[in-house]
Amino acid sequence: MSLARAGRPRLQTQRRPGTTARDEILDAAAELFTTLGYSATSTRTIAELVGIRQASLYHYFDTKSDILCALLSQTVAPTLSFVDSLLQADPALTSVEHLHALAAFDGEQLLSGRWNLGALYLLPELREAQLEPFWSERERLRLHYLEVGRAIVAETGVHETAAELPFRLVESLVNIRSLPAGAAPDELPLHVADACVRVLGVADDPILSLRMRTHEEIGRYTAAGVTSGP
Amino acid sequence: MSLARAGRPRLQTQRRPGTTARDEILDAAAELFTTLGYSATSTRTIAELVGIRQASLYHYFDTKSDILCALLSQTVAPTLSFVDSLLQADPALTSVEHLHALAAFDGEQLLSGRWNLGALYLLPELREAQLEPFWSERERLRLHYLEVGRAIVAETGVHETAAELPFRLVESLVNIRSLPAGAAPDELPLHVADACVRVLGVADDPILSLRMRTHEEIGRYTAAGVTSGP
DNA sequence: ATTATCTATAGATCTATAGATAATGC
DNA sequence: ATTATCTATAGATCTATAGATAATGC
Repeated sequence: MSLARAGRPRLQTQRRPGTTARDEILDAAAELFTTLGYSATSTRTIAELVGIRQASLYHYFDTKSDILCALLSQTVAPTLSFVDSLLQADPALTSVEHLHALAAFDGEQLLSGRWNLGALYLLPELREAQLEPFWSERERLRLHYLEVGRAIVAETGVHETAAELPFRLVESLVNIRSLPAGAAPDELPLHVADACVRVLGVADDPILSLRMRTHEEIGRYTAAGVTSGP
Repeated sequence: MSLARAGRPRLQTQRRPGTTARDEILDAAAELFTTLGYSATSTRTIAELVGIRQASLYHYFDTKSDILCALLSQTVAPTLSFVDSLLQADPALTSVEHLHALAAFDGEQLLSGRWNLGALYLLPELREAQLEPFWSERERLRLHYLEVGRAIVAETGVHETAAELPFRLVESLVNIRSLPAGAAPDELPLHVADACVRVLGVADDPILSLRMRTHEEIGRYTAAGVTSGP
């Protein structure tokens, strides 16, 4: 049993987290794609951050675009499966409870990774051909937010346009560079979840009990063996 | 008096709006930068959209980045000068009136151009060296939203974190590709302005009178001879 | 033998410059 | 003479492929 692996040794020692070279590459690419954008990131720069030669990337990925796809596939799926678990809750959740729990989980998800992969969906060059499957997953999530939002404004009497806003609020977590003053980082998703229901006209009084319900649902979900982290 | 201008004729006839070649170039670049991103847009593609040769761009701009700067300078300035006019209003505005009018104007501004230049601020490659002046203008605007937001949550008792959200909500107009169902396009900024105050805990009842005050302030501003359009 | 890396490079861009050309304006 | 365009191209990338090399594993 030896620590070294088969293959010619690298010129530089490992500098990126990850148990496999593939994970090291994904970590470096995630940093660069989210901070510089996709087109502005060259394969050479990714390799440099990993500490290998540019051509060595191609042992793990056929194209630069394949690296992006691998990153995108980690983003929306956990939240979509959390939605499923919310729909199966017994006793059934009210629309407001549902939205609150969803927003808190989704926000948590966006902030939990080392890099903010949600930001990739804001890159315009990403609206291209072969990335279609990822966009349609994301679109499913957006439409779900919208549907729940509509149910809520139908009760509160707030104008229908507002139903679009919760998804936007959660998505806007993505733009956070430095965390706002006066907020514990782990509380932020909850505050955004509060804001999501408030913007749809729900009064502030019941929010404490909402939070308890949210906590309960997320606990039930993670206890079911599905990990919420990256 | 002739319609033709000095200089060798183009191979193709004009196909972009604009009274000068410079404006044609800016219009094409705005379309491409906002839909593909900056790095993913080549000077060749810009020239093709205008109907001139790639090298001809350099008669009007020294570098590709100068084209971007010219576009950015059109974005934040009008809203900042509207803020000034709001601060001079007599009788003085309440914080809630101020935020509502600001959000409505800013949203209107973002949606009024042929291309959504606000989206340029979401491009990560834009956080670079020489673009600093544009970011700091934008940062001034963000901090102003924040300050007004703080004044409002101090009254309503909503958690301080929420003070960050109005700027985000308005900014999120930027991501709109297809307008939401059930909203007249010209009403959208008003709905977002409503949402901005609601998310800070302001009850819905006084919103009608808020809208009147907003209308009044925007009218006063444009009557003062400053144009709000691009 | 298999694997993971390396070196070297082809071919396709991409930005920017140099200098020619074809109009108008005086 | 001045201007706005054109053609041609230099030099710097950038992605991806080919094939050599230096480890481990059997």
